[in-house]
Amino acid sequence: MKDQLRNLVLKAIDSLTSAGFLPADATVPAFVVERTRSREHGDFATNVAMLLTKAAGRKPREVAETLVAALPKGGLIDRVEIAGPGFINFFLGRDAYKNLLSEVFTQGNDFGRNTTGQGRMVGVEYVSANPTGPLHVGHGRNAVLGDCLARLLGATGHDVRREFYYNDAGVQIQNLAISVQARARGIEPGADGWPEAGYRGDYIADVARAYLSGESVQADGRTVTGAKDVENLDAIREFAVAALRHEQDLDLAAFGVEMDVYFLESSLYSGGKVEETVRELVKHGHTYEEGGALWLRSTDYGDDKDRVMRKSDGTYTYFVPDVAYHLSKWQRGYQDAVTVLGSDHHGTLMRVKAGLQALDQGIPKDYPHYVLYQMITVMRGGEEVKISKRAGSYLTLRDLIDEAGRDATRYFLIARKSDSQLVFDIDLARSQSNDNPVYYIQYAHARVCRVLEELGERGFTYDREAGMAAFGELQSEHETAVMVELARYPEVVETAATNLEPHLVAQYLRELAGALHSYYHEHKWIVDDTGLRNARVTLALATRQVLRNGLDLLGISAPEKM
RNA sequence: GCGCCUGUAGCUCAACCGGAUAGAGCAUCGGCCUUCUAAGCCGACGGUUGCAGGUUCGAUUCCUGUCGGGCGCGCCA
Repeated sequence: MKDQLRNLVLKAIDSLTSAGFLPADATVPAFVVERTRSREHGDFATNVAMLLTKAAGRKPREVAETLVAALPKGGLIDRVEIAGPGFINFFLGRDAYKNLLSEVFTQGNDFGRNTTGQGRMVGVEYVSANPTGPLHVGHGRNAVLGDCLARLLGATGHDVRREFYYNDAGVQIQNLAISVQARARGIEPGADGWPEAGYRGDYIADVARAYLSGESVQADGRTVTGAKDVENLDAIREFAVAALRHEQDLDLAAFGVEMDVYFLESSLYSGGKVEETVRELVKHGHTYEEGGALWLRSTDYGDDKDRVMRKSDGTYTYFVPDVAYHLSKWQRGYQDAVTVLGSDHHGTLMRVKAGLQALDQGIPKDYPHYVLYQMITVMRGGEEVKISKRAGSYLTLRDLIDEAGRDATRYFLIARKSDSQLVFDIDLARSQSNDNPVYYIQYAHARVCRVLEELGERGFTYDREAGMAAFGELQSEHETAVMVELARYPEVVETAATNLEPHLVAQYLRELAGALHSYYHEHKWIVDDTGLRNARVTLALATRQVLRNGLDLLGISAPEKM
């Protein structure tokens, strides 16, 4: 709808230009066509007249009048008004919404999807938790963000690959192995011989036990069996990584999160990708040696200081494999890359981007696109729950899902803009009550289902043809409000995908559900008048479809009964 | 000290990359179930958008300064 109006305005501008009202060399200003806040201002408004005042040398309202006169007549627009400082307000006719409803039904689950992505291949990297412990709340926010972004990008015509990257060979993993080994030897955290920085959680003991009893675990397509040998640190490491990866996969599965690719950091070394990256950086002259170390001249790309790539002991700093990893994304054909990352890592962004630019391979400047999220404060019983991995006091994602349910947990973690800190109130999320906003949306869906059931129980048969034929009878403000919300859905999907802001969908669904609940209370849907009854049920069914589609984008279920 | 994020109703948060009278939920108060699910609806209360300037027809949005919060600033990851 928005685009159609935009084109009409562009045509009007053209005709004003050819009529000499606007100078021929005037550039078309960056005007917007947007939803109005209030019904009094119609459905859409544009600010174009105010932006043309200078070029036209007239007052805004004068420009607006001329422009309106030049607008092509007919179509979806019922009438046009000029208001305020020079806004042009568009009022859509009922036919516009009737067409919309038809689209909802013909497109069904695809309603709201678009093809603007044109099949571009985009890699969405998320979770990427190192296998040193269970996933916690922060990983949950990461997971649901990435998952919803992937769904959104898929819904907008992108060829999405979901990717999980993890470090399976570094210092942290060594620390993990040593911790498991200590447990295998029967050493308790804090006791004599317990490693200084060891992981103290009980899950370490579980892994040690499984290793000693020779259990097998599966992860990332391989099976590892516990070698039972306490002295074999390599075997312990391999087993521990697989065991914890397996646990993470179980958690992610319970959370409704799936991956296409698991990418191991060690493969970057074994596959020569790290060496290749360094070689390319040196070759293109963006490095220098100093003090026995190899430096990247990242200040050439906006960093505030140059960074060491290869330490004087010959090993690489952590961001080098990160650059190599993102290079591999580019080489694997990801035209766009989205990386979901906790904001505590934002310091590395500049480095990785600088490294990618310094490769001189034509990688876009905004590659990858980072979606940062702020930390989560968890509240329980009015008090903050402290999370510390090493100490072992740990609120896991699994705990949350068990307590609050998958849907509520997902909703709470996705309903806020990612770059604002959020307070996760466990008591609220787990409450099976009306305090819990996710139920509000699901209830709207279940409500429509129930009414449909009731319709049959009363001996009526739903007839969409009849409903569409009587569509013009839906004139109340509540009905209009529902239609307007339905019309917004495709716009919300597009905006959310473009801006990488899935919270907009969550926000939207609440508003759509609200419009439906109000409608339900103000008007009986099952009435004796056949046309009106079918028309109202048609509107309700269209809403149910959109609620489903939106909930699906968030990975939240749409129950038929509650 | 420098960099990034952030500051909106008592609380948790929105506000469509400059638009019209800043919106929801929770909390508080008052109404609505002999009528399709009350996990719901309607109403009231609640704001100098941290503060001070600037840019322009117009600022929660952009710029500068300032105050408060979070995070990051290593040849750690």
